[in-house]
Amino acid sequence: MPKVSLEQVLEEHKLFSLLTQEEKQSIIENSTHLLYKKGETICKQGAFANHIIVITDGLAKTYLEGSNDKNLIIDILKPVNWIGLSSVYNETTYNFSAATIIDSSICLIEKQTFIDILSQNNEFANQIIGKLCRNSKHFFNKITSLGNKQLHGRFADALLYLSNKVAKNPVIELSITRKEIGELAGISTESAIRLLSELNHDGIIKLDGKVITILKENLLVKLSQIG
Amino acid sequence: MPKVSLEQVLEEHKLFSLLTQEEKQSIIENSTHLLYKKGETICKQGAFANHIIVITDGLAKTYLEGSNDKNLIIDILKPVNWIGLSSVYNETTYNFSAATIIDSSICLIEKQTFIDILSQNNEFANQIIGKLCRNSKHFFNKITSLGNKQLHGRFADALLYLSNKVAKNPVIELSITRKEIGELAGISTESAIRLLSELNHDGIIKLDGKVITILKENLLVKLSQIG
DNA sequence: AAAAAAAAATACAATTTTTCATATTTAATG
DNA sequence: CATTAAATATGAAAAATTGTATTTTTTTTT
Repeated sequence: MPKVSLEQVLEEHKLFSLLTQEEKQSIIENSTHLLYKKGETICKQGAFANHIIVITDGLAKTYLEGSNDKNLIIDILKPVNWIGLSSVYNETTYNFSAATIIDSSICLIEKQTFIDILSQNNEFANQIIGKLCRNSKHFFNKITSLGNKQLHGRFADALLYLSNKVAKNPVIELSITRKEIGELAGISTESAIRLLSELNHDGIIKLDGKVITILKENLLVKLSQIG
Repeated sequence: MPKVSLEQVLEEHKLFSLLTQEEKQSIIENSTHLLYKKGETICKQGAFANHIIVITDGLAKTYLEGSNDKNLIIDILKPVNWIGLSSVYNETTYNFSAATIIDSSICLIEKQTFIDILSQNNEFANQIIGKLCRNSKHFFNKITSLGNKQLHGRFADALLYLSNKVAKNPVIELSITRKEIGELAGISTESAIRLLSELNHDGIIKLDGKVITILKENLLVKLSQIG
């Protein structure tokens, strides 16, 4: 049983503030709200996309699976957030995978219910457009990072993302592995490990197990800019 | 003077088919329709985003500028298409640049006019959501290509994109340079040139100046999959 | 709590890709 | 139409990054 009820999430979170009571009721009737254990797959790239996903508790990642079993993490998502909104409207299959990083509560909403709401609630539709646009900005950052930066710049981007967008704190305490940091930066696990201890040694970050503290953000920003 | 009038474009193209006559009129009154010469900048990454852009004639590219003056091409756009839709809603500055590849006609619509239409025309808003979702799919492909493929896979992806999504023909006749192909694939110009003659030599493509013909698409797909 | 598995750490070898240098061809400009 | 600039082409050297191997540490499972 999820810690918080779906009813409560729908009432309290700004993600749903533009919905009418009927629309919220419709979501409750046409969705499941489940506990996922750490590491479980929420949705699988290539599988039929029948649901719109919301994370209501825990921590999750969306990622792209390469044919060479190298994954690339797109987003680390805290509650309450849509997971991979972009992939479900106008698409029959998920074009990404998602999995939990820690034990999490996940709400799966019937796709058609979501589409019906979009087609009748223009304010909500505009909110979703805004969300998709902000997503796009993140994609642009990602593409810039992967496409015209090398090791150090990419790695700095990943740390800055974790600190500024996910943890929202210089102390990154998310229980993510070095492997996942590598997959987020688009570099090998070994390189991620190497760079972590390098920056730790230089006093730019502080390492304490899985907890990473950013000490000199300005230098990371510099690294990101140099590329 | 653009070859085709904006009035005609608005009447005839499916991009605008969901707009009312008043909304079309509003666009006509709140936009400019201009001829751009080959190579001109349409919008500049970082500049204030006051317009929604439509290409009505010619050929254009959107690209991300790296700090090391390496560019990365996101899209090659034929008429009639939105240019960088994702960047203007909820954003104050363009997060990409766009430029013409050949002489082109460009329509610049006042941002507020566009937003007003979105807030009053739900069907149109839903069409835009669909467009943004399809854009996202393209971004995912791009990120996969850059993030977990190497030289050959990336290059194959670029050729397949040009053939299937832009030219919509095995014969790629777009007057784009080797440098631009490199920027589209995220590889150096020299590598792009080398791979072109390599594939030409192997009979997978045929080169004739700037015209590239794909002879064995299945092998390119294979290269793309291998990574 | 012990055993097994996964994650982290580090050095070195191997690979991939770019950059540099230079020549030739094609396109743009006055 | 001559001149300049840009684009194409190719080889060799240099740089960047990954992969392999091995050890230690941490986490998970029994």
